[in-house]
Amino acid sequence: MSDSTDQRKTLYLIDGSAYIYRAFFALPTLNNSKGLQTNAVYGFMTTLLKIIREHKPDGLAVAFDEKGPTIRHEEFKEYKAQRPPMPDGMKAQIPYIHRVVQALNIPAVRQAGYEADDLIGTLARQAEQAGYDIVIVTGDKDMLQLVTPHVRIYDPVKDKWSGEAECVAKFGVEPARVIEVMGLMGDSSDNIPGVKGVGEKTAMKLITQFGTIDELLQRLDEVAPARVKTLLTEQADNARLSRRLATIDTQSPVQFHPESCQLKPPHDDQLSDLLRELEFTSLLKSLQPSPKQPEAKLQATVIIEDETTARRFVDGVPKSGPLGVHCLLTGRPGIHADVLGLTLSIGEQTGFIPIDVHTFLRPIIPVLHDVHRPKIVHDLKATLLAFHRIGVTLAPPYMDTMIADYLLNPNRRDHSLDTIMLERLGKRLGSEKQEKLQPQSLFEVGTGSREAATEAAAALVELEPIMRGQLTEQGSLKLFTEVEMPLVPVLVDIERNGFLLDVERLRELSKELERELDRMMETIARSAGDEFNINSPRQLATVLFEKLGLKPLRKTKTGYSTDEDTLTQLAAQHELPAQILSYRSLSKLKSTYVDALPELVHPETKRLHTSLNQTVAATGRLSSTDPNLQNIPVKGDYGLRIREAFIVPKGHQLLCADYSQIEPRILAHLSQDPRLLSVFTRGEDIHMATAMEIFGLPSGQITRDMRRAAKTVVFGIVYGISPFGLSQNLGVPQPEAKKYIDTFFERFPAVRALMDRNIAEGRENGYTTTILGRSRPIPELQSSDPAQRGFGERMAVNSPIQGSAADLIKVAMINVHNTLHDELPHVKMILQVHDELIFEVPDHDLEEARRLVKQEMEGVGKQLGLSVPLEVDLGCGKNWRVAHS
DNA sequence: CGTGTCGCGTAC
DNA sequence: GACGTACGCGACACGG
Repeated sequence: MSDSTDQRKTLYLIDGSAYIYRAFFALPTLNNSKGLQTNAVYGFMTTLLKIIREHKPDGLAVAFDEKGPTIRHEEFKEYKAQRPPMPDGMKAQIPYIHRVVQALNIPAVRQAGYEADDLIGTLARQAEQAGYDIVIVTGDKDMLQLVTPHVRIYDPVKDKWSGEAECVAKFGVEPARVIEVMGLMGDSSDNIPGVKGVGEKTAMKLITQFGTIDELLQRLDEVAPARVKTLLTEQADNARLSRRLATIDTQSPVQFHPESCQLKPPHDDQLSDLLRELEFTSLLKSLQPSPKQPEAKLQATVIIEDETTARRFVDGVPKSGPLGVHCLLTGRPGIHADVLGLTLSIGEQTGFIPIDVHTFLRPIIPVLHDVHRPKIVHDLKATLLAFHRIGVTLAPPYMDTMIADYLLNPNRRDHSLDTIMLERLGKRLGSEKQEKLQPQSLFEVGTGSREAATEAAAALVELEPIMRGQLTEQGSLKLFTEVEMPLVPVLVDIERNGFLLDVERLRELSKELERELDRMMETIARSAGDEFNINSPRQLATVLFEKLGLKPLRKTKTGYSTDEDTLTQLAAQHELPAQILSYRSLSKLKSTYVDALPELVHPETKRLHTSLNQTVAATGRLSSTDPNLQNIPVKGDYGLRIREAFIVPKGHQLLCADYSQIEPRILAHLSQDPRLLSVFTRGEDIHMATAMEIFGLPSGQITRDMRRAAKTVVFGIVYGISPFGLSQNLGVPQPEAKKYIDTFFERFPAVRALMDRNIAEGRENGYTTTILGRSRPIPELQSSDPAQRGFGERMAVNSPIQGSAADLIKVAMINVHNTLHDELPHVKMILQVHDELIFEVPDHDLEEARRLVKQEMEGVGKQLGLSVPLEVDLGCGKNWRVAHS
């Protein structure tokens, strides 16, 4: 990046008025002993000081709104008319704010008839001309219109940096066109009308297509939806006016003077007087010069900034021992993250490699490739993904402290390094430094991040023996080193491979659903006698139970339930519930899948790159996010059509391999129930067999419904069943459901024994375990609350089964991955969905891939000593609908 | 105006 | 209250 290396000075322009408001409303009331409210002054001042302290700008100016009407009020008397007048408590603080700025020796800019935005815009343009990089400090998204390669936006409250990319993310267009989008969509906070009926989405679409409002208004004939066209015709003037109102004036009468903006020391006397008057004692203290506190760790840090320092670092590295590797990444997830810096720690030594990692890395590579040296990393998958982007590989063996902590505490959601350090080392990174570990962009990498990354890498080396010991004690070290760690590179490959999506197909489907939903909305309005928001359970409940007087069946925490089950039952009384049901299912599919998925297609690879999380599900399963590809619909006409959009490139086939009945098989193995074992050993149909046992009938007399009921019973067993739950699920009376369960346990007594054993062990040990020794604490079992205990018991039944299934498929993934790497390197694993693996296969590899995948997946049963064979069903085709077996 | 919670619904 | 594990949508309430 040329920007980071050239010598442009940095000017910070602060939207003062915005921070006065923000501080006033955000902070609790604060008064000095004279009764003066001081929270806005305090908040404003700490923000300002924080920016100076942490960003060390070369220049700084604060802009304020000046009271009185502006040019925008002349154009449009309603401008900002909805804003309540400034509260007295804030008004009184304004003079003090100005004194703060004065005492800090910072130029304040204000100009009658102009708003702070305009002054900032003008100064930014002038300073840019004068060769500065400008940072506009504001939380106001309108300011994105000022962004250029040398002007970016910083929001200190959210610690968020914005440039062109963020502008495009927010408005869908580059900065120069922000005003066009705003002109159409308006801005409620400033009371800019925009075009009523045109929202964010439509505005973006129109401007992307036409470029400007003027162009759009001239080519109205080309606007597709008639409704939008009418709105634009009727409100053309509004659009033009709103565009003018939204435009920040970069020609306002202020002048940028570099020397006056230069950061100068504060007027100490003025400042201390003011702070005493405001009674800001803590600030007063902190402004006193504090003694330097050298940190031992930092002195040992080598800053690696060229090949020589890199070589020197490597020469000092002991020949063996674990290597702590901590990567500074941008906050974006998965394959989108960028490497901003790298810290290596070994023995007593740490080395920090700043932004241009790859250029200084050459001498370090042998260390990273040393297969005898454990690499200690926090969030290995993210690190490997980021390394891939800069063409670096990190060789095993690995220890991922995040995953280690997950195995040790699977019920927790927080596996941050900070928490791990606090618990194991009794120290932490500190909140400020924690933020620094995930800078949003390379602009943020400064000394703070360097310190944080250094401490993190050093901590990793310290953590390694401790966590290894804890895993050993727990009995999960083998699971960790032989399953979870080798799985990481497999997940990396899956995420990098991605799933090809037929975006066009979904766009068409979206339009179709749109029309269908519109039609249904009308029907529903007729049935209900009024229009209402069908997506709102509350409004729906009002319509159903108050307006139409239907009898509510169940209550939720906040009102009457309108879930699928309820509506299905209500359907007997009125036509509306059934209409709602079909509306809901379509609306769900449209918003969650059809419209959302195309947005997540990677612009370069054109694929969906899900993130497969290894430290979320307490049972040991993986989870999938951004997008969640583990809950893509599989039922219904529209659901199947969504699956049709998951495709493969020309010359390829999608191969789906799923374990048949994996959970009942595990149930058989764990319980050693003779009947169950024999069903699977003989390769019989499990649901047919259980139906025969439950109903006491020969196979010829088992109806579809009986088989279905038996299937539900087996599912229920796996989940820790109750007669109530089963009766709900089957739609049979509770006594009937109880009979099924009782009979099942009579016929499969060892299953009952397994459940009892799981619960008893869970209670005595405090945790349950899986085939591979994955444990999960179930504290609910100790609860005095019977409901909580019941919940605990169901978890104690389910976790070993679900968790063992997770163990099996993880081993399968590793084995399949290895085999494919050796035998069929062109076959890509692209997804795991709990009991199935999905591959993208070149046509000519298909037969061999089918054979190897099946062999490897089924082989896991033998490998782990399962008492029943594993069976894998294969399916293939051009899309997920047909390939899904 | 953004954040967190709720109700709901999708998957296995 | 009531059957396990996830993720994510839209609506809504809340504290900015």
